[in-house]
Amino acid sequence: MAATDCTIFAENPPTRRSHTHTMEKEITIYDLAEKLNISPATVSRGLQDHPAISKKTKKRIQELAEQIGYRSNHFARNLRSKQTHTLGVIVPRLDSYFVSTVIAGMEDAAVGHGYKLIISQSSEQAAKEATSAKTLYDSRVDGLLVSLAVDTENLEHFYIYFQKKIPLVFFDRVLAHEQCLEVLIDNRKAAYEATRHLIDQGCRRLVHITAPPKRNVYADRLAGFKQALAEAGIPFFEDQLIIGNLRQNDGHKAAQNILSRTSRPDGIFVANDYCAAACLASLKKTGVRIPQDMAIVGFNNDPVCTVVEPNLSTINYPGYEMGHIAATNLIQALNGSMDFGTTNSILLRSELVVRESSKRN
Amino acid sequence: MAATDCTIFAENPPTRRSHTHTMEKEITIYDLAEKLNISPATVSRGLQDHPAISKKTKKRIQELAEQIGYRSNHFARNLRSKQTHTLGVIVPRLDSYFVSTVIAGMEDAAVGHGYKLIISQSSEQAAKEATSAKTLYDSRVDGLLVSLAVDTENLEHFYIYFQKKIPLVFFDRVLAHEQCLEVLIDNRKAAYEATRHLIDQGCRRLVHITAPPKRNVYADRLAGFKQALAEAGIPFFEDQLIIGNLRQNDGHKAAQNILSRTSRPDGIFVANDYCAAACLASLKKTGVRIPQDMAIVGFNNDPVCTVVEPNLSTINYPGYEMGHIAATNLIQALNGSMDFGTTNSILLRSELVVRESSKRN
DNA sequence: CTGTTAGCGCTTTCAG
DNA sequence: CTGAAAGCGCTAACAG
Repeated sequence: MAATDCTIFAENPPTRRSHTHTMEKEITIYDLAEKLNISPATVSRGLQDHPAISKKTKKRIQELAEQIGYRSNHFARNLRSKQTHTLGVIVPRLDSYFVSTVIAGMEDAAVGHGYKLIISQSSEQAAKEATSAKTLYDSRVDGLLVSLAVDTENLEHFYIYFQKKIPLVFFDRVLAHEQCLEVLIDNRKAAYEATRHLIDQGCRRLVHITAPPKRNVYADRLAGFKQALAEAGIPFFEDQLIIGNLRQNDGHKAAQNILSRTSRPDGIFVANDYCAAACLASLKKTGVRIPQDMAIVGFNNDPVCTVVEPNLSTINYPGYEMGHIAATNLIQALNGSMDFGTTNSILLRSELVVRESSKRN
Repeated sequence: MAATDCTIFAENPPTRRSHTHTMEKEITIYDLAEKLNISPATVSRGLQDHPAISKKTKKRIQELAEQIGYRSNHFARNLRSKQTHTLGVIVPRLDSYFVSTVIAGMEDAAVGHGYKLIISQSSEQAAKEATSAKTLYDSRVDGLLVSLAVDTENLEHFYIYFQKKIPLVFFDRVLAHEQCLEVLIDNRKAAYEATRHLIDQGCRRLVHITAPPKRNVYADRLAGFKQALAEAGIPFFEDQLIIGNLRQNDGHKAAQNILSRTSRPDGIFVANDYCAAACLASLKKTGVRIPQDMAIVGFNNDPVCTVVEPNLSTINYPGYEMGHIAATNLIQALNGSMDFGTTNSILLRSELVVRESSKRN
C-alpha cells in the first residue's frame, strides 16, 4: 500500500446509502498497520495486549490508536471470536425499586469486567419472557440473568440456552435446574421471621397478602408464614391468605377485604412493600390504628417504607448485592469452565427491619 | 430427556476453550442455499423480503429457515450493513418510577420497529455520562436517547455523535442543540400551575424545594414558581429556595430547614414526588398539619403520591408517552433523512392532579 | 516477536 | 428473477 495515494475512495459514487452515518471512512487496524509499517495481525495483537508482542510495538500501536481515534469494530470481532461480551437480563418489570437496585449491581459488575447489559422486561408474562429469551438468544448474548415471571411454570423457553451451553443465572424468582446457578435469599426464613415478629408483638389473627404461590418466592414466604403459625400453635386457615398481584392496587383491595371481615385480623404480613404501603394507607383512612389495631410487616425494604406513616417494618432485601453476585458469577462461568461447578445456589442474607408499623410493645 | 442419560457432555475434553459455546455448527444461509439448490444471495434476499424474489422461492426459503431453526448472524449482517438496530439510552438513574415508565415506552416503540435498547445510567454524574456515551458509541448504536445528568453543562461528550451524524434525542433533561430533537413537557407552565394552585388555596408564604437550577427542568420550574408569585404580587426572596438533590433524604433535610424558620411557610412546591413525600412525612412527625398548616404539591405523579397521608397533589408527567415518542422519532430519523427536519422540540402535555395534601378550601 | 493467510456470515453490486 | 464475486474488519493458525 506504500505508493497508493489517498484517493482510493475519493470517487465514491454519491449514492444515498441511507444506512451510513459514516461520511468519512472508519479507521481500521489496516490503517494503523500501514502507518506503523507493520502487519494488521500485529496491530490486532498489540491492541489486545497479547503477550507475544514487544512492549515497544505495543506502545507504538496503542498510542497511535488513541491519537487518531481508532475504535475497534465489535462486529468484525464478534464475527470471528463468537463472543459478544454482552449479558442478557430479563426481569418481570423495571418499575420497582428492588429491580433497579439489582440492575445497578449487575451493571457495576458487568462494566467492571468489560461486559455490557441488555435489559428486557417480561411484564410478568411467561409469553413475553419467552420472546425476550429468543430475542436475546438471537443477539448472541454470552449469558443470561433472569428473574422469572410470576406465571412461568417451566424452563422450556430456555432450552436453546441449555442446548448451546450458554450459562444462565436465575435470581430471586427461580426454578431449579441443574445447569443453572440460582441466587436468592432464604424466603422461607425471612417470612418466618416477619411472621414471628408479628406474633411476638401479640398478634394472633394473622393474614398474609401475597401473589400466587406458584412462584418460589411466594411459596417459600407462605411456608415461612405457616411455620411461624404452627410453632406458635396458631391454626392456619385458607382465608388467612389474600392473593393478588402485590401491586399498589392489590393493597387497596386487600384492605377492603380485611375491613369486610367479621373477625378482623390484628397482624398482616405482606409480601411486598408497595402493596403493604397501599394497604396501610387504605386501612388508616377508615380509622384503623396501625399498629395498635393491626400491625403490618412488608417485604423488600423499599424506600416507600420510610415515607408512609407509621414507617413500615419490613425484610431488608440485598438487591444490589444480589445483582452484583449474580453477574459476577455468570462472568466467571464465562471465563472458566462454562458451568458453575458444584455450586447450584447462592443464598444471600436478609434481615428483619423493625419500624413503627409493627411495634406494639 | 427420554433415553438420554445425563452424561451428554461427560466426555468433554477438559480444554478450556473459553469462547465457544457452540458445539454444533450454526446454520448459515449457505446451508439453506445448499438444501434448496439456490445461491446464498437469493437466500439472503428471500430472508429480507426483497422485492426482486419470486413469492414462491421466498416461501420455500422462509419455511426451511423456520423449520431448521436458522437464525441470522447479527454481526455478519452489521459488519456489512453498518446498522445495529440498537438504540442507546442514557438516564441519570434507573431507580425512579418516572424513568421506568419512560423506558417502558421506549421499549415498546423500539421492539415494534425491530430495534433493541441498550440502557446505561449516569448516576447523575457528567463524567459517567461521558463514559456511557463513549461505550455506546463504540457499540455502534444507531441512535441515542438521553436524559442529562444534573451537572452536565455542555454537550462536548456527544460531539462524536454529531460528527458522525448519529441522531440524538434528548428527553426531559435537555440542552438545546440544533442537530438534536428534544422531547419534554412545559416545566415552566407546570410549575406555574402547581404554585398557582397553592396560592389559590390561600398560601402566601411559599417555598420551593428543588435541585440546582442549572438543568433545564429545574430552571424552568423555578421560573414558573417565580412567575406565579409575581402575578399574585408576592415578592420572591432567595431563602424561598431549598436546593438539594431531590432524593428522599433531601426531603427530610428540607423539613428540618423549614421547621427551623421563624416565619414558617404555608405552602411548599417540591420538584419531585419522592422528596415531597419524605418532606411531608417529616413534617407530620413534628405535628405540622398537612394541608392546614402547610400545603404541599409534588411533581411527577409517582405512585408514592397515593400511599402517603394525605395523598400528594402533583403534576402528572406522561413518562410512557415521552419514552414512546422519543424512540419513535429517533427511529423515524434513522429510516429517513437522518435528521429531524424542522422540528427541534416536542412538547408533551402535563397537568395538575389535585389531592388532599393541598386542598384547603 | 512478527507476518501470511484464511476465513467468520452476510449483503450487494454487477451480470446475466 | 437469480447467481457470482467481492469484501465488511477482525482474529487465529501456522510459519517463520
